[in-house]
Amino acid sequence: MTASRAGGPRERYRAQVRAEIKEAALEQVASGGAGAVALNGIAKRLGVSGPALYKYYCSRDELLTELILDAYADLAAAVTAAADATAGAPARARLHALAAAYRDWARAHPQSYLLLAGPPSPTYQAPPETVDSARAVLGPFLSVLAQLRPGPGAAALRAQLAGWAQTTPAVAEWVHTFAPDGDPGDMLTGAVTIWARLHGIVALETVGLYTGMGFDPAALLDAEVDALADGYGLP
Amino acid sequence: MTASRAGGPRERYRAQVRAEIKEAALEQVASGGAGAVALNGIAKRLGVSGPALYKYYCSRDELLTELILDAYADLAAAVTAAADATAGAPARARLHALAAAYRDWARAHPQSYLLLAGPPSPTYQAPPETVDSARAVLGPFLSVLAQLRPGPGAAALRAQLAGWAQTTPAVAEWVHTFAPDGDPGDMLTGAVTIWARLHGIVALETVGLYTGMGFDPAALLDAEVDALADGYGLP
DNA sequence: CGCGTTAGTTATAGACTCTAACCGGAGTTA
DNA sequence: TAACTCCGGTTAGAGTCTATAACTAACGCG
Repeated sequence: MTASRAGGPRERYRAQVRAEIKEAALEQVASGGAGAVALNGIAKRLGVSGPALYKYYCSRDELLTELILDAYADLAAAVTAAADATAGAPARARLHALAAAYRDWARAHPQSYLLLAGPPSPTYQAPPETVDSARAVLGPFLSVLAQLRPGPGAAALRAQLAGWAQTTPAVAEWVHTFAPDGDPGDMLTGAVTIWARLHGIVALETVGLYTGMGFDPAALLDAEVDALADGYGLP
Repeated sequence: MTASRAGGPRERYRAQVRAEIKEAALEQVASGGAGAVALNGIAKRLGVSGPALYKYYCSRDELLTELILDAYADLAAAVTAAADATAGAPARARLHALAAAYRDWARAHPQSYLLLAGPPSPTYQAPPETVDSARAVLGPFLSVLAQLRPGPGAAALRAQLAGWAQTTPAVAEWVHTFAPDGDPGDMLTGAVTIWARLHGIVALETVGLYTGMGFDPAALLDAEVDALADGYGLP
């Protein structure tokens, strides 16, 4: 038949080489951003010449998507770990911890974070999986926001998100798995809000737009988390 | 001597061609993002062949910086126009207007906004002027935030920014030109905060990470502006 | 009018993505 | 065990791009 057997040695070798390619590509990303990923360079690094890589990834963009999905998974794991580590703590403290974990991941892998923040090449078309992966990062935040009560200014947003959860069962289930009790509309509002605040702060910091402004991004992040907790009644 | 005279016809022709190059490059950005900017393509479009462009821009990166600076200036103009148009209105309404102007500009020129949001090429090194230009966008916001009183959660951030304004005369002057009365620490805190919130919302929307989530980014933006006004005491 | 600066040309080097055609060996199967 | 079949790897090459070098022609200035 076409493909070699599922657990066969051919398959395992293939998986290992794909991992090595990804590893080399990740180094290139770390050193020069998404644009620095060059199949030529990776091939040289692996002691293999040129087009051999196309046996493993049928295009550069496919390799980049894999990197993006991995980065999302890594970021989600970091946030999830923070959620687990603070399991019993009060909601506000947990939110601070999750936000710090998010920012710390971005500071540890700045170029990877930029990879998530924008399409890397003109030919690149983001596949729908990336949107799902991005959403996976939000999950742990939901579990921290069960007691959130958005204020009147967010009423319109809350209504829209509540409607989304009601009309889309998958969303309702997703919210339910992370926080069984708590209003979906409230929690989704909080998750989207903190996501946008986080991304704004971290993206500006990563790009370097804070340079020369005499403040610590961590202070801004703390202030924003507190502002959310204060404004939306998080204990 | 070396350069032709300041107002001479040579100089004017040169300026015009540079503008045409930038215009073509801007179209490429609009259609495919920063990575789609190709000197070859621009040359073809202008009916000129290849290396002629290097007489006008000594590298692709220099052209990109020019595009970035222009984009910042354009965005700043849009925000400034909104500030002027709402001169007498209450602070909260003005803040809503400025935020909407910011987002509208990004929606009108999504790829240009992405250009501001991240370094476009591996070789690209953002010159310090871009940081200054980015800061120019914040100016109009300062003039709207004179009555802002950040809460206790932002105390650390406020102190840092107040110190920055005190030790750096240029910053103090900058703040003073946009809002003669009002505490610099308070206003800078508000400006940085609203900047990060704006960028977070608009960047996620522009990249397309909200797709499939049943809410209108405008509702999120309104909620965030109201939350800032409520939390930090803006009338 | 003549000199020098400058806009434009072609040729070329170097890097990159990706396709095509072709070996050789390893895994699979009878 | 022997034959068959994929599959990983190779080289060659097309086509794209940035950027440099060397040269030509025209334009403006004094």
